[in-house]
Amino acid sequence: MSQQRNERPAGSDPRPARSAAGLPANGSPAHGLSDRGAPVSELPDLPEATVARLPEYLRALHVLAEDGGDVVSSEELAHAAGVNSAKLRKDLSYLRSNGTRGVGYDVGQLIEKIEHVLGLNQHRAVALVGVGNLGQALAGYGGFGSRGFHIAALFDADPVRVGDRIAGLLVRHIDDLAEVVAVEHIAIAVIATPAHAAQGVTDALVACGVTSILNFAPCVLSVPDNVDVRKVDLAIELQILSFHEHRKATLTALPEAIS
Amino acid sequence: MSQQRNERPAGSDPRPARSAAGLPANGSPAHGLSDRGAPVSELPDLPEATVARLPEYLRALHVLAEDGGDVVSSEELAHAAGVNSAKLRKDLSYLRSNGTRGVGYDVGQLIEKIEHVLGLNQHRAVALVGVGNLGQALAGYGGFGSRGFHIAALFDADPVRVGDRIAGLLVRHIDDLAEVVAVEHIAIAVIATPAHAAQGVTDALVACGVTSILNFAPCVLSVPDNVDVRKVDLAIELQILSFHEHRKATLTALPEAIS
DNA sequence: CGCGATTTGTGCACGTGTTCACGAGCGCCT
DNA sequence: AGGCGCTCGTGAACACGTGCACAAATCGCG
Repeated sequence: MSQQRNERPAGSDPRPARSAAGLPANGSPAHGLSDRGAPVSELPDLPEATVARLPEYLRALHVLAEDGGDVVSSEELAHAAGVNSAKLRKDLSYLRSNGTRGVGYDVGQLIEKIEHVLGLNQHRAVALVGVGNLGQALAGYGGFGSRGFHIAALFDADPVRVGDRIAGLLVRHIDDLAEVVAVEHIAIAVIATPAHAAQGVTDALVACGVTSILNFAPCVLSVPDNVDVRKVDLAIELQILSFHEHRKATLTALPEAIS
Repeated sequence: MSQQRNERPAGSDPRPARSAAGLPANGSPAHGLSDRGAPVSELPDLPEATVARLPEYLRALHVLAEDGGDVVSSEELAHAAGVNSAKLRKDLSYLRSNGTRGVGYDVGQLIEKIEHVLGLNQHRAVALVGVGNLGQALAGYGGFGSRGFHIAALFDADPVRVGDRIAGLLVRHIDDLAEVVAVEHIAIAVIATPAHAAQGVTDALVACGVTSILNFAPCVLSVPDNVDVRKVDLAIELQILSFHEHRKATLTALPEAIS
């Protein structure tokens, strides 16, 4: 854990932890039923790249389920999720695959399994800090409930905003953080504050016991090792696109002298 | 290009294109001045992982520049950007490094170089499609101008919204897309529509000549090979955090029987 | 009941990305 | 001027992720 975890196309993702949690880290086969699947109730391991794709599979599966399909082939599902079918099969094999050869995967069963792995059985309570431009939009975004989350509380440091109601939720002062986090059993928080306030908010969240943070502020957050941070930065995404745009432009400008 | 490009911790990123643009793909040394740096005016190649980190370096550099520093060591900058210092040095080496051994990097010079590589010299015009909850927040977000972009036009399909002014910008009907894109020289678009409308909007954008898309709608977009798509999905980010949360919970619940 | 069509599961080779560790160059101080 | 300490640049080893290609397994049909 620790540090920003996004690293869009990372290859390994630092992750010095993992052994810090009690796993002996002896060269276990990692994937595929090592001896028996029984003793270990949960998955022994799961590549980070796979974890990042599971939500996409889940979304695609929900769409398929609504259209009435009850089984999918890896090819279909892979196409719907925008990935290679071999990759999809390998990803699903990490979850003790339940596909049927010659047939495909049972949609309902697969949905349930992925939701279980992602820990989405319980609707998780999320705190949203910073009710500015972006924060209000996130608070008003309805797509959370259907995907395993609900925003349980809104916070802001600006006294003018405290007391407002946004999407039916009361905006509370940041000083009430500890109390509300404890009462609502909040473990995940979203930071939508200006950059200069983000580290302070982070420290407060961590002190309250929050262990997962989604950061929209354009800055690096430093957190203890047991806290996960993911970052979403609009401008960075655009700049990456800009690079490719720039490259495409310079390439097409060249005389395409091949052979 | 082609397909969704995010793949948070991807290892390679499909990328069947690249040869589709005219590069012979002969095993060029890729990094580091092959013979002379002169003949090739632009960078010959650049790992995707590096490209994704350059914007973060750029942001950190701007902060350092404001604090008055005129040189940075790789260690300092790496810390500010939240990465390993060796990784940072290697990344910068791809840009024909301009660091001075024993001293560090010239902040101003490095900023200029990265901005050049990312194609941020020209302020790029961006179209924003979908002026709902999220779209309005994005339109109102002020952090664009300072980072190389400006929103040049807003579009929506809802006649009720067309004609509104948001952050000083007129909301136009999606049917005017082609005209405006041509006039404003727009190459990058942001999609903030509901999922069911996203593919249609994408097709329209591609038809107008847009070649880079940032997609906030929770769905996979299919586009031709020469178009880049990056995806940002709130719920997916939260679900990834949920997984780690889930795993942390089950791990600490186990008796930490080591040795 | 057996065969063929079909689709999963996965071993293996390859490409990409990360990290360490150390040589090369630069500035400063004596 | 010469040496010394500091920092960049990078080769090489390693870890991770991907995709092909094929064996194993299952269903349906004659």
